[in-house]
Amino acid sequence: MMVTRAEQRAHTRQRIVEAATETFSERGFHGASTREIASRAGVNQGLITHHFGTKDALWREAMSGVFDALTEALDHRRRAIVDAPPRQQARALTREFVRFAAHNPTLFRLMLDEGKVDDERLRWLVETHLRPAYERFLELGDTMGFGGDRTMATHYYYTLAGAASLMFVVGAECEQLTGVDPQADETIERHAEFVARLLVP
Amino acid sequence: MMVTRAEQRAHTRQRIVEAATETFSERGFHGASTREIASRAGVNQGLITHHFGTKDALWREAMSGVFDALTEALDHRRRAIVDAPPRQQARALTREFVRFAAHNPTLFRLMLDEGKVDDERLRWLVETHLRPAYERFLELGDTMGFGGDRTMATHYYYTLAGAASLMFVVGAECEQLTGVDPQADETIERHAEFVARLLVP
DNA sequence: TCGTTCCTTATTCGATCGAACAGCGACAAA
DNA sequence: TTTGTCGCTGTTCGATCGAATAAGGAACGA
Repeated sequence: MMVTRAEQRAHTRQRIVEAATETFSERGFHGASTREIASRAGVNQGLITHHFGTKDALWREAMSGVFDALTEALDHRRRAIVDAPPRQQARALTREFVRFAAHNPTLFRLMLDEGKVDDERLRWLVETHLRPAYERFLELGDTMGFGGDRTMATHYYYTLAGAASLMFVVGAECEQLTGVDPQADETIERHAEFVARLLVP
Repeated sequence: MMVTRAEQRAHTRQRIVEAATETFSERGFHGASTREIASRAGVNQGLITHHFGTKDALWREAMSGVFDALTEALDHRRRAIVDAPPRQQARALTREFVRFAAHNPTLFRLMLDEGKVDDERLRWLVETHLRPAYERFLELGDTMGFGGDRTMATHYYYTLAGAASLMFVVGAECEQLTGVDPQADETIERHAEFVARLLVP
């Protein structure tokens, strides 16, 4: 099988970004080492410097990857239900958001790690990815039921995000504490239905 | 002012535990260094080894401190409303839980940092502090409205905890993204009312 | 008052961190 | 075929990590 240099380069970069996403989400930015990331990706540690320059730049690549996945998942669902009644749309989007949180807890873990302290990484994250996503959320105001009140939209937003994601973010704890496997399909669907009915009455 | 050795010792230990709680909650277990903890506490780094032995032991002291504060806050509120009707009790406890999350985001940050990976610290946390707290939560089943169904109680638990805490856990992000100050008294009360009405209909 | 206890400081250790750098070897342009 | 580009490896650097250790020095029991 023939592989061009450009293909090899892209493949290696992707492997590193995937390993970085996992590692950053598990250990946080400070706790993740470039050596562990390289080890998970099966490459030399020097490659990270070569491809991304700094640990910060690699982290930004990882964040962009998970946010692109979220945008794609929600847009896909939204196109599929564009003709449904508003409340049905709202519930379907909420369920899809819960499913995404279940299958991609990494995004929420990364957000939770960075949202605590006001530093350069948080500013980049807000301006580059979070604000566009939040503006799209605000556009759903009438559909979701919180209207044009930006203050109440804030409470609604963090309530929804927290309710949808926590169970999957602390998956290991959930399983050990309650015996419920948060990654089981029936658990995910049950939580999606629970949160959708709660937030879209 | 005269200070005995025992008082001095207790005071120093408390200062270190408080600094450790802050630092662990901001940077996670791996990201927090004993040197930064010592610096915030205004003491020498060697003192941490002397008083607590290892970084792990200091972390356990910090966790015990915040869990004791949570238990005390909820018990205090519960005693004050023991004669009220069930739904009113449920809402009052929910509001108190939101207020505690707002004033003690450290507990939730520490939980979020440790609940991701199944390791020795998580097992200690579940058996020592989390399971007793969860059992007390389950006893509220009839009052809160999820009855004796342990599976639905799980979904209810993580929905409540996530909804109540996220806004304050990522306080820096919330302020930068939405302009809402999550530490303002009116914000806290608004969120408490919002979550209480949502989860206790 | 004297010797002991023990809280605290200062120093040091091996390990590990992010990053830089020189060189290797395969591929592509000429 | 020659020459240069480029993905990649191996090694090394100074900084910082958690932890151990010896010594200082004030509060103690006698």
